[in-house]
Amino acid sequence: MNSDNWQWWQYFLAIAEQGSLSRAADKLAVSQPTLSRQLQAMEAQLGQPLFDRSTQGLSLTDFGQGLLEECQHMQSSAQKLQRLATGQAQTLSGRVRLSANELMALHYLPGLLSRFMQRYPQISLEVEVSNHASNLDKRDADVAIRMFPPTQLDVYCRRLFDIPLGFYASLEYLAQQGEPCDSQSLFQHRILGYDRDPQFEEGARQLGMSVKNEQFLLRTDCLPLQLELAKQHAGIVVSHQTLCEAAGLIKLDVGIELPALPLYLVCHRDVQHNKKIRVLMDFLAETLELK
Amino acid sequence: MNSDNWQWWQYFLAIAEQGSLSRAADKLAVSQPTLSRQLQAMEAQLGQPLFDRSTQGLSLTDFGQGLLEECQHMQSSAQKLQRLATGQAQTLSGRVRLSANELMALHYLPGLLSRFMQRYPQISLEVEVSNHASNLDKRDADVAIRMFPPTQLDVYCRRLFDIPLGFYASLEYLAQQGEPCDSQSLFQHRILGYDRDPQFEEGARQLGMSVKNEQFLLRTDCLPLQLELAKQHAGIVVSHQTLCEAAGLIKLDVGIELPALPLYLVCHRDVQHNKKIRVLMDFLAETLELK
DNA sequence: TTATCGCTATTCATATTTGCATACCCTTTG
DNA sequence: CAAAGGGTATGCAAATATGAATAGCGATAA
Repeated sequence: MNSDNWQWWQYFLAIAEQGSLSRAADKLAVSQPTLSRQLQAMEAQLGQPLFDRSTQGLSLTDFGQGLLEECQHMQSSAQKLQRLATGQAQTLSGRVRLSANELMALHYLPGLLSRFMQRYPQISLEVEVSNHASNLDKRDADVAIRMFPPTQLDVYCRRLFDIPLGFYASLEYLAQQGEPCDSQSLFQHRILGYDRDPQFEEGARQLGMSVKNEQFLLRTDCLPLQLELAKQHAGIVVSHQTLCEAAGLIKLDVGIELPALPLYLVCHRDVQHNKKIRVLMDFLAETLELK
Repeated sequence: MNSDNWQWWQYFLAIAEQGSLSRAADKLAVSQPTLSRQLQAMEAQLGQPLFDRSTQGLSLTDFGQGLLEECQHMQSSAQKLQRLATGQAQTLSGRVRLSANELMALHYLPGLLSRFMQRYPQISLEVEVSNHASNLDKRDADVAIRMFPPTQLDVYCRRLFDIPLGFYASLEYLAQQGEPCDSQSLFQHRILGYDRDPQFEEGARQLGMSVKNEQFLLRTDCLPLQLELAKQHAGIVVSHQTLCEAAGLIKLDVGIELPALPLYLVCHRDVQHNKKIRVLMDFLAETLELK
């Protein structure tokens, strides 16, 4: 009875989640033929197929479906084990994954991380630049810089300062288009909007205004690009005060009080005592304050 | 980050439980060098040792200790998965493990199992003969014949008939030693007792008598041997009525009312709908009744 | 003290597993 | 309708992991 091969369950779950051998193979860092054959062996051992094959991928049979849930429990144990294992690491060498959004990554981090690497030359940093919150459970990232409070219970969270926001435009833009003085005139202007990201709509809704992404003529979810566009006189941007002023943009007083963005540093509770992670968080907290 | 190798955790747990690479290797059906190297790789990946090595085996470091519990959770998921997987098997081929004590195995099963195999030639039977209850969780056995009610909640249990017990001795023994007529005179005789198994003491206690294994001069936990000894005139045995009578032993009336042994057929709830297991239990239930 | 026993680590030939290349199939798209 | 793009399965050479044998170590026992 050799079916107690834990690796098989890992394979099974990856295939079930990805819906295809190729994608699962990618994720598991093995080749597709290997996965194909391991799955065959597994099914042979169990005596019945786990998946229905098609040319578009694999879908769970009822039999496989019945195993999925428990296998996910098994996975969460595996993930927890990984976190526990890394959580106890007390060396200042090895890898740490940091997740941040594009604006943070491009405008705040470069100088900081450069200094960090000089101070801790044995630590190898991986920075994931992404607009969506990375999954700390799955260790997609060890540390994340977030602009919103944590929703999970099992994260260790440090709240840093607030980032003041404002409406900004370039001198040249204002010379050409005139300066809006209230919210009425503001919406006559070219405001740089978001593409698919609902955060702008959501923020406006909290201020009691109804705004749709579609209202705006120039839209992108890439915040550094928004900022760059504003510098190139493309329109009015809502962005970090310090960044905009450093870029020579002019603050517009349109009578709308924008809330400040709260800045959080988070990691999973299981890894909060990991020395590397602790050191990175401390460093970021310290040096971000000074910015 | 390739430490999400579920097999490693399986290895880790086996080593931790066995306390030695050699024993763990046995259990996992791999070789000891393989395990040694896999563990080295795992520890290298984690950056610190999981075990302290000595010439007597391995013992968990604090680090490893911190991982043990979650790893056991992972194991119980793996075991549950195995049960779920086998539980849905609807074929009448493959292996089924049956557990029974020695007396059942030697005096009841041979004929039955022989007929069972003729009726279901594709099913391969493994019989574990053991006096202690095998672990249905770990799939040490699929079906167990028990003389005591189940204590776990997650077992499927069928109660069969009761097996009447009695005091028996051979004609020749009685001719030599005389026949006891009450509990007083009974204890003057050579009664075949148990070695380490407390079931006799326990049974006597429930009848309101105080009995110690040490009182008896000829002791063994092997029930078929007790029976055989009685046949060879070695003493008085407490055993199944039908078996003793079939062996030509004489029932002694000593005024003690022995309780009958309840007979149970059990399997894990997760596998109760497995066709092979169902068929075996049905067959055993039917044919044991007729004995 | 010496011999023995059980354990881990290492060497090396081998066998298994792997990945590349590819065949083949189906669906989608131009 | 043809071609492209996704998918899985398979043949085969090469890399990888494996196990038998063995060295080496410390504890226990005689």
